[in-house]
Amino acid sequence: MAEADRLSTVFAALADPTRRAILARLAEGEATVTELAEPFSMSLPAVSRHLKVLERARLLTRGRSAQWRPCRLEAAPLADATEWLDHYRAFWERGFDRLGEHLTQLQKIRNDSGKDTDHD
Amino acid sequence: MAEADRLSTVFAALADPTRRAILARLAEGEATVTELAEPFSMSLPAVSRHLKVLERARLLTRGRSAQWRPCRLEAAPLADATEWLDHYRAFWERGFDRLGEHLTQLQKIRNDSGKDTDHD
DNA sequence: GCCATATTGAACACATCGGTTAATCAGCGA
DNA sequence: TCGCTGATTAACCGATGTGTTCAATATGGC
Repeated sequence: MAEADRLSTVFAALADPTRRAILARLAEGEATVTELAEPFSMSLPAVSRHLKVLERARLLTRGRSAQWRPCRLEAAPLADATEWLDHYRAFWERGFDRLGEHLTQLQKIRNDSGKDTDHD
Repeated sequence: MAEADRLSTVFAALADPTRRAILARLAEGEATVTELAEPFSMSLPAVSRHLKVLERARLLTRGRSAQWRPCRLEAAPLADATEWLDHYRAFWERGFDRLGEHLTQLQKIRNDSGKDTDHD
């Protein structure tokens, strides 16, 4: 994906526990690459790549301070992800989550007989 | 990743426009595989595999009705994703560069998400 | 200029992803 | 039973992801 759509890039960036942990750490404040790498048992280049993934997803910006490259969380793209997810909030808020409703198997959810569901 | 953590699986499943489109279609009601495949210019097996990815992420359940396998959106895992993202909402809502007073509130993120974020 | 530290790049290995086509399984109906 | 339709599996391919190690680059201090 040379330059796939932003949402896919953001979701893909979040689909890794190491990167999510990095974001969590970054939520506490700026950090350098070595600081971010410390909790993990992987090489520095590996962390550097994770940071690049986050950077490409616009979840991270970096400065330059001497030979350090302080990383900072840029949470704006997460809003896009949340926005997409919010579109489906109605599903789990209204209890369509298969919590013991095996009975209505042939019942079409969308069969709006009297509920008028389309107004989101 | 034979059975990686759920959040990663969910985010990875969402990191594909085809799969997101499938979920969007499914939000309108149950659909069979061929119905889901129709809007896309790809083979049926390809769609079948996308469905399997969604199924493994618990975003989809399937029934059996004659030779059809009706697919149904299972939105509960999306709530987990939203929950994770919500921890960072303060960042994009306030748009601050440095952080100070929010740290105490964000501190609990580590406690809550420690079960799925960093390991290995 | 030279060295130390921080970070990145290059080359490599290996697994997974996302697509294809062809073959196969599963259920319905004559 | 046979044949049709819906859907999955198998085998294969190229591209990408994630890790490694070793080398290169960038910056500051001597």
